[in-house]
Amino acid sequence: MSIKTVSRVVNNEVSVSPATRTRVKRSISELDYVLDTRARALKSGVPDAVGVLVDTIADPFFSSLVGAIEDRALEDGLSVIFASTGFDSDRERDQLLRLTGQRVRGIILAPVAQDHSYLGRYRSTMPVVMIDRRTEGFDSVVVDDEKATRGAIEGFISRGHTRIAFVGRDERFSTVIQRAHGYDQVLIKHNIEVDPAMSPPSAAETDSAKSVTTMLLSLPQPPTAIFAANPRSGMGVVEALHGLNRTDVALISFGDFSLAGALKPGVTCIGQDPHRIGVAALERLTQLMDSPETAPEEILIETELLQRGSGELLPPRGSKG
Amino acid sequence: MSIKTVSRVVNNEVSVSPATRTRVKRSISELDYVLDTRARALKSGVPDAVGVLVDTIADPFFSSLVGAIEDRALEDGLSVIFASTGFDSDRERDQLLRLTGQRVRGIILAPVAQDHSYLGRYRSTMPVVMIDRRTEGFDSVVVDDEKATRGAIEGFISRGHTRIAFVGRDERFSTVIQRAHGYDQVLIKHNIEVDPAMSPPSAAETDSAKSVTTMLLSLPQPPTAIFAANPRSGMGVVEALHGLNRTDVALISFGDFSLAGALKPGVTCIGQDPHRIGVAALERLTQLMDSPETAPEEILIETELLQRGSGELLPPRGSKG
DNA sequence: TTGAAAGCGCTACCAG
DNA sequence: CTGGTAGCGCTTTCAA
Repeated sequence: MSIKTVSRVVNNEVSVSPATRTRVKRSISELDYVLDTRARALKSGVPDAVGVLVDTIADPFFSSLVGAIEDRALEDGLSVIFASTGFDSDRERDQLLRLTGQRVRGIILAPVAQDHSYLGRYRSTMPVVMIDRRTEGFDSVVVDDEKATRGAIEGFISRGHTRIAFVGRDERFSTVIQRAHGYDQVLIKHNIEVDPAMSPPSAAETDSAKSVTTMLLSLPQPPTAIFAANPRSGMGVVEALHGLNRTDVALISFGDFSLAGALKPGVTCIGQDPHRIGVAALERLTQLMDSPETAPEEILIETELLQRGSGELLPPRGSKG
Repeated sequence: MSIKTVSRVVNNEVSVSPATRTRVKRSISELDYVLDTRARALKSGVPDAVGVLVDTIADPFFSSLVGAIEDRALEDGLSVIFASTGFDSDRERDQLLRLTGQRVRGIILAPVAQDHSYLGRYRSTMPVVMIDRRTEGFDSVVVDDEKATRGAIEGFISRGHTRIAFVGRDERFSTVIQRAHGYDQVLIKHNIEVDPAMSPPSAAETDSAKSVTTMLLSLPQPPTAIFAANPRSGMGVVEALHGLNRTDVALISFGDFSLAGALKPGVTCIGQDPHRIGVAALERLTQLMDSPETAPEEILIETELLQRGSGELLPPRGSKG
């Protein structure tokens, strides 16, 4: 019984006599033998893991996403090597190099850095699919930030709002920039003044959203509706609104968050399905692993407006508009 | 310039002349050479990854935990191979075998199955540290569920509550069983009847907690205080309480959740710090990797009562008690 | 300071 | 149906 025969049994190859097969299998379980998949990958040249690199796993959006990727990867017998960038370009680069060193089969990345040209040399053997944010020249799985935002703002306007604030205008996130752009577009289209005071620059984080909201409501002409640029901002706006007993102010948040439906009124959110995004990214990655020469593609995942009450509030009577 | 010299440069070994070193480094960057860490691990026998296996990454507790582990692992130059059990014993076993096949250096596991004896053979080379739930014969990093719960229930009683409900009594989770045990203990100690109607068995999930709460409040003698067995239950109780406008009912939830502080009243939670748990687990794992023969240890992480209002509510006047 | 050779555990290729 | 041999990319040991 040679080493090669064992290999054949382990890989379920056909040309092994039933008797030998049984004998090998018995030894395997007696010895608790476990095949070393790294050595297999080293020899065969086909890695058995994919790398996933996101901002931070503490973000519910990304944690759901990673969960979906893992489930899908398991079906293909792939392991998931997880890493995070912490929003830091240098760290992103380090992590990318580490993943390269692990010879992962491909990488799913939420990009932070602007320039990913240094990935070029590896892309033929190790494809990269961007998620959440697109990058020129790479495949990406994203949602239409601008369009979804336009829809939300149009909704406000159709209900009579004209003082509409945008909270969380954070220039560091390309997604947020696009959402802000959508917001601007719609106001202009409806001949509503784009008042900078209504969309002050600020970090798209819970705390700053909270203070920005408080500030907005103390303005001489406060907003009657607020659009939150991302879930963290949304939660901050909620905290402020509830703290000030101003739940009469309309609110739509980009990105769902837990308990959004439990609040009164329920918080209307633009939902992006992390599960679909994750699965689409991994499937695209699999395609690229099979045919690396495919031209980069942008895969759009539909968003859904989760109407729960806060987004459907009308402006108070007598408010200008 | 031999392959060995390159190896020396890559590993920052001393015995290389500066000139050679420079020359090698230049070639490395010109060729975009990246060391294959799998091959290195194969040869050296020292794996460069740890495995993390939790229920589901979608749970904020675990996602924070995994994030903390990853940060800490990065400091040691370790990669994190992530996997989830989905609460399923068979899947747990499969995943564990997969991680073994990857020859990870050690595993951090939130155990689901009762019997982990099949890990025995590997433990000498691949230590295992349990998190969240303890397992006989294994190292574990946990919180004192019973004690923390006792403290919360004592708090209710000291404020005059006698009708105290326990929502989310789910026999599948050993942690929840211990919390329920702590609850029982305190009631008995204070000669309060342990009414089964006040702690009905149910899944420790948001939806069932919501319906159980609704049911409890419709009882002839409804509870004046509720203890939620875990964050998901806590959110369910919140949804019910807010839906029924019964925010006068006191509530303490085991495990913090987002927006808990934004609600009115803020939800008092027993906070368990996922960051500390994760770091402690990885550090213990590192110890075990160095000295595998150490006797199993139980590491207790302190909890913190986050008083935000809901846990400090008094029973209504005239309520019996 | 540098290099040659062996071998980690596996599979591809070719023989028997 | 079964087995030997070579070699994946690296490090270790010993020698120059």
